[in-house]
Amino acid sequence: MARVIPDYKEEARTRILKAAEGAFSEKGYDQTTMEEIAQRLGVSKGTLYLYFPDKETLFERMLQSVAAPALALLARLAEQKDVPPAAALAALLAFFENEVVGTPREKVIRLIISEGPRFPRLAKFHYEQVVSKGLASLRAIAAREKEGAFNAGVLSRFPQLIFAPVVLSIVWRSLFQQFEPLDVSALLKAHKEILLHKLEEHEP
Amino acid sequence: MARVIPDYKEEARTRILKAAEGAFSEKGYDQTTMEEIAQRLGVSKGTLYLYFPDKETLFERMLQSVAAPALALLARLAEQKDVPPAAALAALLAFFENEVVGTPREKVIRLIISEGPRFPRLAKFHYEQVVSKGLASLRAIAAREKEGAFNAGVLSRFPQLIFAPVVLSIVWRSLFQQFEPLDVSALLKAHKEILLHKLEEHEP
Amino acid sequence: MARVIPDYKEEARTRILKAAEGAFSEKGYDQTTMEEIAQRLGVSKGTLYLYFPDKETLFERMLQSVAAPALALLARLAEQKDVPPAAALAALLAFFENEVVGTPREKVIRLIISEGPRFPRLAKFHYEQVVSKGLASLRAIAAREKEGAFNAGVLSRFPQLIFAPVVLSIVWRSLFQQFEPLDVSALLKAHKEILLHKLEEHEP
Amino acid sequence: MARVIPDYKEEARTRILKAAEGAFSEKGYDQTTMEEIAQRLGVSKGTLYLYFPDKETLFERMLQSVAAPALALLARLAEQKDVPPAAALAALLAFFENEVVGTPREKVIRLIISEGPRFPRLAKFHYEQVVSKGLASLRAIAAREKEGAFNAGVLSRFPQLIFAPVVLSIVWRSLFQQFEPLDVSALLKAHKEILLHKLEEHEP
DNA sequence: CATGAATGAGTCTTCATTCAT
DNA sequence: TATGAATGAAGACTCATTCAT
Repeated sequence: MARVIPDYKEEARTRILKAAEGAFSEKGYDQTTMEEIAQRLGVSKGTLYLYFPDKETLFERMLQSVAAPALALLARLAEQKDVPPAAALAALLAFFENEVVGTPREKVIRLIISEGPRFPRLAKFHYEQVVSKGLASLRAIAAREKEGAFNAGVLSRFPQLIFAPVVLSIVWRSLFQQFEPLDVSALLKAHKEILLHKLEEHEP
Repeated sequence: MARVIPDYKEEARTRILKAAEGAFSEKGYDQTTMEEIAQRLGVSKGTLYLYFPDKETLFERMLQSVAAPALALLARLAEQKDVPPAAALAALLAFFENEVVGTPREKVIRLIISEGPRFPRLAKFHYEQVVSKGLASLRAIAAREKEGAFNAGVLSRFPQLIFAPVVLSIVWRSLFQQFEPLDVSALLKAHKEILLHKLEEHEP
Repeated sequence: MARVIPDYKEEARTRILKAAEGAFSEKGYDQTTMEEIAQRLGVSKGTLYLYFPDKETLFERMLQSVAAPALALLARLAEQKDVPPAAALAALLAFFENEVVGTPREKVIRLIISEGPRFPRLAKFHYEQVVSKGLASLRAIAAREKEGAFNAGVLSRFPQLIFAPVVLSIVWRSLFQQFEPLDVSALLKAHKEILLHKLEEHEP
Repeated sequence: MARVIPDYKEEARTRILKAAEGAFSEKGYDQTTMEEIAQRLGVSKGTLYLYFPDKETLFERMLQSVAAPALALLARLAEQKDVPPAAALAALLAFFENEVVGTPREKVIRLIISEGPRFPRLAKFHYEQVVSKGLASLRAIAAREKEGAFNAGVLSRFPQLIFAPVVLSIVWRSLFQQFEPLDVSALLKAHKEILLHKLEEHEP
């Protein structure tokens, strides 16, 4: 209904963010030039400054824009109170496996890991908007576990242990994938087995 | 006996590597200037080029030099075939807790994680010299477990799961320590409990 | 009768010139952007180019437009042949004191002084249209003095000496007003006393 | 005796300041590029930054360096308490006529007049180091006049009136010299005559 | 061996100007 | 007539690297 025209500018912003995502993901913040981002779009450097005041802001806005979908997932996870914890856990890891590994999102998370320390606002934003909320969700899931099917007490104190293999996968793939490919799917399955005490039941 | 004089040069190289470690650890590769490294040593920029052909090489050599002690540890771990797996695991994590967290080593590992993808030789070196050997050691430890005290099968296929929380700790601390401090010691204790099936036995 | 429609355009031109005057006066030629002038008017940059071919022309036209009132004054001065020279002198300096100091006109004159050398056409225009006419008027005034009430011979050769304190006041105020305010009124009174040989008669 | 070596760097600084003086004098601050200054010296742009942190600092340092000789003159003037006021006045104007008009110094003073308002530190420096001291000297000179040979009371209150024609000369020459050359020497002579009440005694 | 002065390619950023709508 | 998105040339500044001393 409202604001039919603004979509135009908004679309341009989005295209720039997309191009920036590609460029920054491939080369990191310092090695990416505004020139390169502009070239990917077929526009001039000056155009970028029509939409973002400087390189740093473009970088941060891009990372924030990519985080939005993750926030949505976390919100959904937190709401579904009826889902059994083991299933919630499986859903979370499945999301990572299917929607992150091997997709642009993986590189963006890498980027946050790599450049975060140099961009305080960036780390703060992702802590507040993504990580702390995710942690809360995981704690809620762990706390719902009553049957001892897994280590509820330990995990609700350290929900980080649930996604530690996720972080490891991203780091591993970015560094060593070419030397020793990591079967993330199998790794996460093994991780679940450990968390759920399913001992020694491997695939054939 | 041989090469008595070169020790002099070697000492200078070592001092440069130390200064480089400090500088790169604090600011990352791009944000560190040769000037800063030289200043830390009280020498001129030109001097650095007497010992290393360029910035990139200095960076890689520095990271390799720091890896040496880790290699020694891994070698020792691999040799002590009589140590019970659980104890070996404990020793490994204790080493990380005491000798890495909060020390310069932690920053260096961060550096490898951050800059690795941009320096193929660097990632290759660390994979071949450190990671693959470490993995082999972990596999050996896991394989020695016969009593089912922990998930030997799973862990010997994915020894990465053993140090996933280690990687997570480093990444967490570099990004979110100021927002939510991580008690690495407790985290690793919890991790061990899960790996060893010690259910629900927390400290008071 | 003729050109009824163009008045519309003319009005727009005038508004642009006014905005340009404000902007250029505050920041000087180089530091003023077309964007700023447009913003003061609430129009787009492009609109400015509908009325003036480029920044330089806009600048010169603005300064010429501001000179018009001064021309009128000079014309009046030259005409009033019956006014005693001392009174004409007083009128001139009073005009400066009341209509220039502390008004936008002061800044415009500053602007001509500052930027003149870089805009040959500008200096030429003001010399021909304002300065040379003013000089002629002053010469005429000085020449009318027969009674030796002041230095007619000297001043008709160098009428510049009459307004030298005026120039000084403008320059002083633009540079040093904040460090040592200049009482322009008293300064000009002193100037007149010297020109008129009124020795040592100060205000109480 | 001391510091034989530092002269080298100091000389380089001085050469840069000289080149900067030439460039800035000709084109003003904004229109002068670091590239141009470097080219005048036959060095690269980077070299300039070895000696001055940025363009603005180079500009201000240059203007301060040029002001030094003026300071020396003012100091001398202030000391010579035995010189008759009229002679001191003559000396001052002669200095301006011979050492400023038609020399690079004239352009530098122009520069201060033009760019001063945009460089607060600059105006402050010249007020404190040059203008206020000059004013004090002029006041002292005027105050010494006991014989009424000139308007001591008026001039000690407004010593600015003494050098108003000096300022006018600089401004005039920079703007209108090509249209109507100003005979500064004669102008200043006329100025002295007015100040000294020497009526109607022109050169033959 | 060591210095440090010099370089110049590279990067971000600005802004007058154009032009399709 | 007016817009405002887009341009691209230009400029300040940085820094890895070189080399004469």
